[in-house]
Amino acid sequence: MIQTIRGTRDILPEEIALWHRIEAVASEGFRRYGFREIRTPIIEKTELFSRGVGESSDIVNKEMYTFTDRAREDRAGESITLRPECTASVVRSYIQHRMYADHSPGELTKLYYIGPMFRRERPQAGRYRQFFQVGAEVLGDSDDPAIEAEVIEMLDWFLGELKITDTTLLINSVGDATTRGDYLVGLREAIEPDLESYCEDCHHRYATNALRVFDCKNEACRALISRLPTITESLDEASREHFAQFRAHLDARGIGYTVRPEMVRGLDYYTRTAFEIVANSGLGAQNTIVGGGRYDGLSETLGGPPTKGFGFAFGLDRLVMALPESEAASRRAAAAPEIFIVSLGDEARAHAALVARELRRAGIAVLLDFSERKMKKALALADKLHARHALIIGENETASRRYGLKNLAEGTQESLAIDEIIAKFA
RNA sequence: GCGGGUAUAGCUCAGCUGGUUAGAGCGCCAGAUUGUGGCUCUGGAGGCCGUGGGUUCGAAACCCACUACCCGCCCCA
Repeated sequence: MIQTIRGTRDILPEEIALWHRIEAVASEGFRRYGFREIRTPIIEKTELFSRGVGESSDIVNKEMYTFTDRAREDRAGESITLRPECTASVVRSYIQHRMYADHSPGELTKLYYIGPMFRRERPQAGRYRQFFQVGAEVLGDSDDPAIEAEVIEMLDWFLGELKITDTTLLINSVGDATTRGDYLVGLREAIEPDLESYCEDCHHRYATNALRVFDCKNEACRALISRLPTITESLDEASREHFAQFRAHLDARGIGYTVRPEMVRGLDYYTRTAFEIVANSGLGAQNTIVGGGRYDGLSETLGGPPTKGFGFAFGLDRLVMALPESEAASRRAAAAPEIFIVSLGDEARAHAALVARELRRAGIAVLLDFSERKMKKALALADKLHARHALIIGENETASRRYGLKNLAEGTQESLAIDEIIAKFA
């Protein structure tokens, strides 16, 4: 049996209704907040991610699906990669299409996307190799922290609309590139004297990304970590002020948050504001549902003009898991047929097809039964498919052009002509 | 890349320390007389017990290898 590749999966019809629900809420939110959709390719030149996301990140180091495109044998193959995230692609598109060219000062380009991303990592709960993300980016020459608060306000509305309420907003400022660099040097100097006392993982982190030691769960390390300087107290004046304003904007909106000075993000491009929204229950070890932050300078890294950027992405796979069951059940019911047509005999069946066409043209969801089965079995099938009504068409009905419309939940039935049925569903 | 767990019917799972015809619930099919579903009752179909090897008189069970899936670590969009 041929089955799905590791880390990929089929999203079956029973689950699709939930995805549609989330997508509908998202696009409505984006509409209200002035975001327009963009669709970028799922493959890009590898260079886009190695430059944009960063050579030192784990994504680029070991988690990308990279291939060589051998379209022409007389040329060296080009390295292409299945996109591991979409921010770099959106910024690439922003530059490529010169979206900034007609901007007036302070004008913003607000874009959102939805689609599959790929990461070559070992799958676990809520983490797949092909995963789906919805994300948005605000690009322009303004880094006003009010922009950040507004985006989070939108996410807040969004999660509320989906009845996902048991969440926590975590925020931090990682400073600009210079302060972050200086801080990293200082952090390593602070760790070094006690390096022997840290665990093996932390030795690795010390060598690659010292900020990560803050995530260590090892008891012995925790005590040492609590004495290390945090990036918050090392921020330059401008970043400190930016962060204070950001918090003030959240406060003004009544949005609660927790400052996590040790929270760092895995991508190299983040500057200043970083945030996550985590689910407090129900998702196991992979409980981050939204992650985002500011990335001033990414455009320049990709060869574009000086640009400020702020954005986020959330994982649809996890969001679907976090949806409450009540939400799930009502969505599934909405996908059921409105009318299941039960026809008895060849003549009636032929006529039923014409009736079905009329009803469908009138906008009604109709299911035809093509098999010859007894009415008893046909009604049982209608019931199993959660049809709300059965329309019974036999010899008598075919002759009289009046059909038996049965409400399957109530058990009531009435004899109606086709126009009357259509009027009933209008 | 590392660690742990699991693999038996379409699905969810039992199967005690090896013992001969491998079970349950749900689902599926048929019936409880004529053109009226759900509930109930009766009957039925359906399984190289993940794959390969080994131990044994005998293996779904024990051992080894492989594969797949799940959970976690690393890392995290």
